[in-house]
Amino acid sequence: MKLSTKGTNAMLALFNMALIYPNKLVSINELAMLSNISPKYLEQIFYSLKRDNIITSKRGAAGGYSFAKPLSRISVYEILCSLEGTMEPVKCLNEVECSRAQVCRTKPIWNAMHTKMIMLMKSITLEQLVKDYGDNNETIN
Amino acid sequence: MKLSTKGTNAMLALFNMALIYPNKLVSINELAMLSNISPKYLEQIFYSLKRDNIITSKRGAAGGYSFAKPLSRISVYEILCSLEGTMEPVKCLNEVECSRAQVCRTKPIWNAMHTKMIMLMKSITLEQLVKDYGDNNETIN
DNA sequence: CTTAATTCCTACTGGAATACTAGGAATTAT
DNA sequence: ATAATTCCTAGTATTCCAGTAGGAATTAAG
Repeated sequence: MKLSTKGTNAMLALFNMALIYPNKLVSINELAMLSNISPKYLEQIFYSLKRDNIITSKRGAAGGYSFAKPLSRISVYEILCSLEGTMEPVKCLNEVECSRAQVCRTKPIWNAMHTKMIMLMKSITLEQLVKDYGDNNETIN
Repeated sequence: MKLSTKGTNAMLALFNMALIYPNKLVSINELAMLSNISPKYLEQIFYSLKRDNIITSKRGAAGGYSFAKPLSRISVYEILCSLEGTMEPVKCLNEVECSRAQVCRTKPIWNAMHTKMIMLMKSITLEQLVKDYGDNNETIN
């Protein structure tokens, strides 16, 4: 029941990005240094985030990344899903029909857990995080 | 962010046990057959559950397992913790001091998630599960 | 007192997932 | 042209987890 380090590092990097470069382009190298993450690793993380339309990019020299939409519309849920695939506590939840479906009585538990977790994670946006925890300009590493 | 199969199988087996043998001793072999789990695997699961005082046992011929306390006092949280160690979404939550502690601003997010998940899982007991989903005598497999 | 049934405990193995690295193609500002 | 950057795929190494194995200890029953 642990998050992947990709997920948590994505949060770390995006928080710093929201804090310091909310409206500027920032390169992988710069943000990686700032967040104490290997540039190559962060690159891979940003590859997913871009695919899922959380960030956009400009290629070439003086290129970089920026947010694809307002911080108020980027939730923790969206970020984590991009890196983890889905946030379901058991695989069977999104299967149309699992082999035990007819008799499974534990599924409702996992379903309830999933629903509450999603609600919570959707309710936390990058904007809110910056407001709550970004009051000085120290970055996370 | 997935539960281990040990955790979900523990739930499965304990649910069946609560349903059919609430006050009797039941052997690993019988319960394993019923729940469609390998006996040796279930044995290992029950080893943890016993260590954490969720079930007790009687050794020797005609021995077996039974609950260590009333079903109303056995929560999903307790069961899962026994198998998964802890339910924290990131390792650092229970560390006295993680290397990033001074500057980490994402920790509050994981903390909030953790708290809500615990609340939910603590609120679901085996007693409640049997009441809600155990109305006929079919076992789970 | 022997046997069979059972829990108890530790260790092992194979496979899957994850963390992280590598390398080079494509793009673009200067 | 060159340097800086994103883009994309593939690879490796490690860690974790599922599941197995084997035998010691205990106990009921004949």
